[in-house]
Amino acid sequence: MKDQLRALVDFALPEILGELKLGNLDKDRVPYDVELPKVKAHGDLSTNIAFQLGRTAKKNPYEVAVLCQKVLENAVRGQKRWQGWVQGISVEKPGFINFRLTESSLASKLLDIAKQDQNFGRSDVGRGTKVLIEFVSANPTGPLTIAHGRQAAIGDTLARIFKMLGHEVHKEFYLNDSGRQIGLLGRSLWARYQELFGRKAQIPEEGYQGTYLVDIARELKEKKADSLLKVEETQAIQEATDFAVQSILGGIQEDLARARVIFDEYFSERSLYERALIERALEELKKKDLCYEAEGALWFRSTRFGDDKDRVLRKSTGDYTYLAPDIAYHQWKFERGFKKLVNLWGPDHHGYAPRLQAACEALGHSKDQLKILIVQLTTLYRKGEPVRMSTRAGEFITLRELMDEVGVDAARFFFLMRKVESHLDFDLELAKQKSDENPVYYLQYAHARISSILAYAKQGVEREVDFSLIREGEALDLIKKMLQYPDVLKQAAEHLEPYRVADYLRELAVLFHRFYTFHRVVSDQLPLTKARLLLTDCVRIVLRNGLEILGVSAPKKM
RNA sequence: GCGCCCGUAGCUCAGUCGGAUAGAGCAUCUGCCUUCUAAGCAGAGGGUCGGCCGUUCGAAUCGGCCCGGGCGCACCA
Repeated sequence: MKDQLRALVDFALPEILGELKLGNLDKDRVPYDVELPKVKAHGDLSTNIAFQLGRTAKKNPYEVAVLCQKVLENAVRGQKRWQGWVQGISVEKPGFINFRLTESSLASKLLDIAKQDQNFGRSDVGRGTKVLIEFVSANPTGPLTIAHGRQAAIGDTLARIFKMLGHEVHKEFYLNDSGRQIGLLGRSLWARYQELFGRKAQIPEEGYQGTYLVDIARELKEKKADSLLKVEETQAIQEATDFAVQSILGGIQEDLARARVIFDEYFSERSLYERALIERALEELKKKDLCYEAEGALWFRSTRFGDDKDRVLRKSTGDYTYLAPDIAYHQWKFERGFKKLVNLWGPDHHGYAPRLQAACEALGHSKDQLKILIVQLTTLYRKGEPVRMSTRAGEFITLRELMDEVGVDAARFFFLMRKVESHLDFDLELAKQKSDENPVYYLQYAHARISSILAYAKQGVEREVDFSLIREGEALDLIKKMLQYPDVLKQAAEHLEPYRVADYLRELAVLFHRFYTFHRVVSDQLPLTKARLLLTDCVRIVLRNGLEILGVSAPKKM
């Protein structure tokens, strides 16, 4: 719709510039917007071009608008392709030019939606761009929390959006399978394991107290009996560590699968060491003279790229900091051909972003090739009271428990319905409620209602219908809304904001419910029934496609 | 102290690169089921867009200063 108007304005632009005596102005460089008026009375489409031209021509925007109106009207009259499309052009107060489209041209757009079906919304704006989305990346030291759950829902939905726009998308989970935390995990499990044999064992200071390790210890005992007690302790700890990681990762993958999140790759941190990628990355930095030794440590000159202070890469103990493998990892991402990297992180890492971005720049990539999205935390509420949680004491509600309680659909939808960087209040009672207060059910109900109508009609949906029978305001509003769907996906991708899709679907559902209460779809007037069935089916298509993007089911019955 | 985010209706939040009368949902109140799902619809009330100054045809949006809230400032991960 917008593109069509843009074409019309561009067509008329040379003449308008001539009239304004701006003929020397490059017509491709006039900045103007085409938008949908907020107030319905202002028509179907609108442009602000008169303001832009008024500024350069030093003329009153209203006068410019009137002039544009005349030229545009002539263009519409004289050109066949516009005649059936534009019904009228008007000018409003400060200088807006508004367009009203013909009903039949709107209604006939239903054909496009019906034909494209599950491809409606698809485009190729991202063709040829490889995108890597890294998210969740939880340490395999415990079950996934609701914070991970939100990241999972957001990252996965972003991936689905990018795919619809033609990007080649890779979903990756960075697996921290080496380092201090993993060591602590192994020793904690070792302690739990020994307890099962009546030995007195101490969970290390800062170790993992959570009772889930008791369960894993039981599994370990079942598999290995008492064999770990008979070997050297270092070997026993190594075995316990591997077992713990494998077991916990298995649980993580199960939870993610249930949340409908399937990763393309679990990228092992250990493999960075095995492939000597860290040394290579550091060599490259050294070659560019971006490293120096001081106080026994190796430093990265991140301040050259806008960071507050230089950062240590290798400690005086000889161990790498977390930054070194991370730099190697991101370099490796680029080397695999990805042009666009998106990372989802928790708010506790937000201070870490500048130094990683500095590193990417240092390695010759542009700063905006790496987008770091900080996913804000979620607070659970039960009966208006926040649910207290403490990770350290091992008391938290896991993603699994959340899904058990409210279901996957509600969990995903709630995680997605706010802006990524906004704190999320998650009301457990509301998410469980099967009522009008629950936004998930509202959407799903619209889909179920449509399915029910289509079943009741006992006749297939035909595409050859009399479009002139679709003329009610409620129907035309619905069509206009549906036609926005491809744009919504593009904007959600551009701004990395999946909530826009959720919001849009709610608006679409509102319009459908309204149409439904005012107009019968199935009646004894056959041509009208056919036209409305097509309309209804198109709403079903858009709702289903949108819910698919969110990873929420589209039930036929409720 | 420095840096980042936030402040919009009673509550939770939208508000597209600066646009027209600032919008939803929940909550409150009033109506609507003999016909395709009332898990629905229609309507009402509710606002100093934290404050002040500036930029311009036009500011919730951009800039500056202040007030209030959150977070980050490791040879931790």
